[in-house]
Amino acid sequence: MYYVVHMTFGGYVREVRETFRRDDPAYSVRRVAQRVGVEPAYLSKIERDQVAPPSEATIRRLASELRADPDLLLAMAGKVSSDLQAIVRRRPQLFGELIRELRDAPDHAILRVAREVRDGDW
Amino acid sequence: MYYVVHMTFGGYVREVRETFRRDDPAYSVRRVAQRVGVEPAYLSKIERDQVAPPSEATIRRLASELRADPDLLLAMAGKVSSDLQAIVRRRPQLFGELIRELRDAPDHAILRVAREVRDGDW
DNA sequence: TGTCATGTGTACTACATAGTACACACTCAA
DNA sequence: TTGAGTGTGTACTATGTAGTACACATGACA
Repeated sequence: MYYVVHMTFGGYVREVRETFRRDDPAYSVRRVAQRVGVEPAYLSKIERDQVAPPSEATIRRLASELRADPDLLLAMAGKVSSDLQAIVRRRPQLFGELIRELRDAPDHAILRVAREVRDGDW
Repeated sequence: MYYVVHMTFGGYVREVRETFRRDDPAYSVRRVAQRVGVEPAYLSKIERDQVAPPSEATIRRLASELRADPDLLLAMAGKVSSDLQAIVRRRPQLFGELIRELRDAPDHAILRVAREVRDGDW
C-alpha cells in the first residue's frame, strides 16, 4: 500500500473513487461531489490535479466518503491536520525537539514510543 | 517565563524589542524593521496586533534578530514550523498517533521520550 | 429518438495573506 | 531652530485560496 505515497492527491482520490464505482454507481463524480458538498466540475478538476487540493474541511468530508484515512489524505494535499498543529503549538519547543529527533527514526521505533506512551507510566 | 504563553504575538515582539532597546538604540522599530526587511509601519502594526502576524519567513528573521526561539514565536503566531510539518507529512498516521497520544502527557514525559530517542537504541 | 446522467471546459468571484508607500506629528540634540 | 530620527495613520496592491455557475459534448437506455 505504500506506493500511494508517490501519487498525487487527485490521482489517489480518483483511483479510490473509481474502485468504489466498479460495483456501485453511487460513486460517480457528480454524486460523490454532491454528498461531499462541492460542485461536480470542481471535484473533476481536483481529481485531475488541475487545481490545488481543497480545504482541510473538504478533504475530511472526502476522506469520510471514500473511507480513507484523513491524515493520509491531508498529507497528500501537503497539509497537516489542524488538531495536530494545535497540540504542537501548545508546547512548540518540546514537540519540536521530539519530532526533529524522530525525523530519521525507523517506523517501528516511532510506533514503539507511541505504545510506551499509551501504556503511560508517567 | 511561561507567562509568555498568554501574550499576543505582537505584544511579545514589542516587549522583547523594547527590552533590547533599553541599552541599545539599534533596536528602534525602524532599525529592526530595516534589518528584518520590512517597512517600519508594518512592524509597528504587527507589534500592536493591528494586523495578523507575518509570514513564517519574516517571523524567522524576526526571531533571529530578537534572539527568540523561532518555534515559540511561530506558535504565538498560530503557526507550526514548516520543517516540522514536512516531517509529520512523510508519515502522517505514525506521527498522528504519537502526537495525539502525547496531547495530555506532562512535559517531563515528552522530554523523557525525546531523550530516549536521542540515545537511540532502536 | 428523445431524455437522462455523466465528465469536463470556461469564466467568474469572494475573501485572506502579506505586505508596500507615503505622509504626518513628535522629540531631542546641536 | 532646524534637522535627524522616531512611531504610526491611511491608502493601496499583488498573489493565493477555495471555491461557484453554467454550458457543452458524449454515451447509455427505454
